[in-house]
Amino acid sequence: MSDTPIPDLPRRDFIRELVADDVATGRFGRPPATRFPPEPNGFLHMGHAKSICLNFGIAREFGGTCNLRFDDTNPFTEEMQYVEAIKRDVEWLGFKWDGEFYASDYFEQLYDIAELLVKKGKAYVDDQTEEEIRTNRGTVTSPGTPSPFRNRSTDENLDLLRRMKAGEFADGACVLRAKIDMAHPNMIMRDPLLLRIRRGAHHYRRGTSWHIFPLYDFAHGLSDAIEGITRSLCTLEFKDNRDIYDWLVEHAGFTDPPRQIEFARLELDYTVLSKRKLLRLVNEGHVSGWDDPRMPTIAGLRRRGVRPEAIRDFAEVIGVARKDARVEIASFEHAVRNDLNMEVPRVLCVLKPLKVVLTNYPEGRVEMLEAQNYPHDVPKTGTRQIPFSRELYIDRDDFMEVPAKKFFRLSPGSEVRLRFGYIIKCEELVKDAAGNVVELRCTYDAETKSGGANSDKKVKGTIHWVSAAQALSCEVRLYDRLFSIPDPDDVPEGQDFISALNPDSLVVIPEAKVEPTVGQDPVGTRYQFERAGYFMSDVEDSRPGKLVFNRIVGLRDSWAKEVKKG
RNA sequence: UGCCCCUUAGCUCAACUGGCAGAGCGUCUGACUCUGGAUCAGAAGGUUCCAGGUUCGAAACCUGGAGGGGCAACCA
Repeated sequence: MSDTPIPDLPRRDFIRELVADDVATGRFGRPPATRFPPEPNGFLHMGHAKSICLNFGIAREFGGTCNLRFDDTNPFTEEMQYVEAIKRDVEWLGFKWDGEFYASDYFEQLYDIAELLVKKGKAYVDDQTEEEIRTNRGTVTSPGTPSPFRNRSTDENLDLLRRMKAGEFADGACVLRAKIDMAHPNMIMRDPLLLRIRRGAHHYRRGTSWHIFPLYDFAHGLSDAIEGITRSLCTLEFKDNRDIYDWLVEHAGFTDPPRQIEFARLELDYTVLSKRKLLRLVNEGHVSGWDDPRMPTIAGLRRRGVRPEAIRDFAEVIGVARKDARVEIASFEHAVRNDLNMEVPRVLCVLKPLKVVLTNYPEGRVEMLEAQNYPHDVPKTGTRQIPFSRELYIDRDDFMEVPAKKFFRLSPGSEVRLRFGYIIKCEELVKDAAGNVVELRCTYDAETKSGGANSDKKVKGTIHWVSAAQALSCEVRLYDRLFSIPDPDDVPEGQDFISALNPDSLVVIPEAKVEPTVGQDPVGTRYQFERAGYFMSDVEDSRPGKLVFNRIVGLRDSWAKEVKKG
């Protein structure tokens, strides 16, 4: 080991720096406290995964706590099914929250703070219409104009606020606003709205008994303060909201308040990370649901076969910064392969079957060949027996009637090794009436059996295969990126991200052929189909008699590069 | 023409309070040989947006400029 000093605490990014400083200086007088605050109005996606890994990771690394808090202040969009999905996803990612809280449980406390602010002359009830409020806020370059109701007496404000709470007013009749500065350079500080009336709304946890709902700015920082959060981590677009966050926490009387830190949200190539857009994909039927394997949702990735380890590794690699970060999808795919490479067994599956008959192999004979479950460089062991016989299937792509340069697989007269088996030679083609190759007639070299005494004969290529009689038919779903361009929002004027959808994001192969050894494996088993990619049997649709596999991710494709080079 | 943030390798991003500019991906080269679409190793690649300034020393601090982004929902 070198003599490099080992830091007491992890210091990987600017946020962990700050937290480490908090710990070192005892700034908060308690262990770091973070929270993950989703609104239960949709499923969690990769962007949330980044935030989850950050918030829970910091708590874990620094011996602090991390709460799961549902920011459920909008009765129109929130549902119990989403809180259940969110909890499932966080757990699946490998994190356990300390406290499980709901902003809707704080409505009473928030109301008390509202009264407090009114009494301090820091808030007032405004009767202006929504339109008037918007207009009077001014613009980024011109100051707003104060509401005619801005200077109501404390008693009048209090009376009005209580009647708002009692449900005496219709939606939109009035709102509670903070009294700050209508000329503030930060638009958010121009008397921001605190409470709005939703008298008829049905809140999924509060029913219809509660009539006034806090807005994000009013609920968020105060919820953090109530829970004793030390560092409130959020994305960059909330930077301007930090002023109102601090203002409210201070005027509500919290000493030792939480501090907001902003970091860049994740943007991933060839997909969208916005609950609003993902909701549209679901509602308009462009995908089969929130857990469609093409979705960048946690549920979608899980269904596809990605492991939580890969997502955590990916979050680690991309890090956190103060600058918007568009990450290449290749980087994510790399993390997925990296994880699966060391974990999953190899099997042989022929995606596009082409029949091969070994003319010099005895009819009716079946021999079992020993196949390694892991390659030499993966520290796992295990073998299995796979049947070999006169009639086989190989992949159509492993044969070229007129071989391209550097094509080392099968072509008329060429030799190739069958993985774990023999070297075969292509002697003859069988074509249909249209001239398509429908069968290859080959001979095998009995001396070249894999692992045998004379198996050291060299050939340039090794291909995968299955024995025709014993192979299992299966459906294979080849998933690809959901959008055909890196930034789905970068479309011509008048179009939106829907027009950038990749029409080939799902290609179904109804009848692929897989070796029989996978027949007894439970659904949800992951494999590498050698030379094809990583796959998992679909947890919803796969059954013993009808296997269905999802492609998690392909292998790194250097043959495609070779083809491109010509 | 307000406030705030950002600009570092081909790409995406790091670099604690100023101290020899790093990583991943990609690219190229090599190794292995029963995954030649796996894996492993190595290499190339930089005027740190521009112009000044402070400093023994600047990617970092100051001034000015250019380019990109966020903010004017009774969403979060």
